[in-house]
Amino acid sequence: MEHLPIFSEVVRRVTSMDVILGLLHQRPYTGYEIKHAFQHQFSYFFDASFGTIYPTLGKMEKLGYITKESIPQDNRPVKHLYSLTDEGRKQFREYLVSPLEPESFRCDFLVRLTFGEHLGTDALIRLVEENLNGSRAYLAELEGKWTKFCDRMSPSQEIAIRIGIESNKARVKVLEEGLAKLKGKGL
Amino acid sequence: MEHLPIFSEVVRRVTSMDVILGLLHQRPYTGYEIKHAFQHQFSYFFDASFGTIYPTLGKMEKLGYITKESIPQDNRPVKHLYSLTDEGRKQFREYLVSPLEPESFRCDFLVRLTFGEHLGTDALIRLVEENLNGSRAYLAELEGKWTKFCDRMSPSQEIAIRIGIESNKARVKVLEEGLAKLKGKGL
DNA sequence: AAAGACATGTAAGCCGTTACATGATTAA
DNA sequence: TTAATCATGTAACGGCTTACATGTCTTT
Repeated sequence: MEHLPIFSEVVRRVTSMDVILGLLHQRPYTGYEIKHAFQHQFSYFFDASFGTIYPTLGKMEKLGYITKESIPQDNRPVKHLYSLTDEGRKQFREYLVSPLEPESFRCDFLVRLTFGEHLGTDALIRLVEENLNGSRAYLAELEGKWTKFCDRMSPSQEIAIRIGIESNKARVKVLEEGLAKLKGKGL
Repeated sequence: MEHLPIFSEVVRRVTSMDVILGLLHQRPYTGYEIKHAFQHQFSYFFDASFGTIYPTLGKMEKLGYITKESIPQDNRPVKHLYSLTDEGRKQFREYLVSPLEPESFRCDFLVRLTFGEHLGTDALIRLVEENLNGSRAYLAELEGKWTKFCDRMSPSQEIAIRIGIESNKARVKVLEEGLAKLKGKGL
């Protein structure tokens, strides 16, 4: 079988457009600022490159979800500041109430662990160590963000960042224990 | 700036090919069986559809990474059983020692939480409840897999599944606490 | 009667990344 | 002098999903 959708409400992936629409609820943004927000506010669950952001903004303007204000600058390209329209707000609503996309995430590190037997103990230990360091740094970053912004976060944003922090703590713990075990075998 | 790679070792994403190559180290597989393995062994960090698997197998055969054995059947399409070649083994090695892809994962649920203020308390509570139920079910699934297969898992596979289990436990806890808080405000 | 396992494939289209293209200003 | 910040865009190409195309056999 495997067939016959016909009328099922189809699940779509979150796209850059959805997130940009959400972001523009705060205030108008330029493409450059959107990239900055992706990296500094959303990096733990979203990212997109300029190669996505600029064409997406163009598409959104054509669809009437946003309007563009062009601001000339000295020795710089014209700055384009985009604002949300009512159409855009409506579109975002539609995203928010659409069926939630099932979480299926692709993780290079977990793939390598799964096939880690073909890697040799030394390389495996190095892999886990590297990831442990990365996870610790990442955890510190999230905790920094938390202490810095927790007073300005909505209740649901608190949940979001605490999911990041707590699941990362758990990960660090597993990695530490696993590493000790791997090293114990080597002796 | 943002430019000039020139000679940096470029990071590539894990592809279905990498995972198929890893899987075929165990034994020969058909495309259909590979899909099954993706869903039942690897679902918590990888998935791919038939629309990816079959064309990928064709490409891999052309590249000499695998060989095909065709097995005729009654009232069924010819079954193609694929085996790893030395070239394929070599290619997989290259993946294993290539630079680890940085984790950037896109999570619909976290996006919705971040912009959850535009959703209204009731809808937000429903969203969190749904996700909590899903997370609990998923955790149970992982724990089932763990008790079932832990004696047959390599040390690194143990680490992989325990990362899944422990970070999911942490997530469930955050979700429970967050939900209680959201409901407390409603009263 | 329906659902699920078994079994393979193609075509259209979306969404995304990297690399290319261009350059001034300011701080370390 | 190197790197970072500011600022916008296009073109080539890759990988993946969904829908289409086509069934039989077995279990509930």
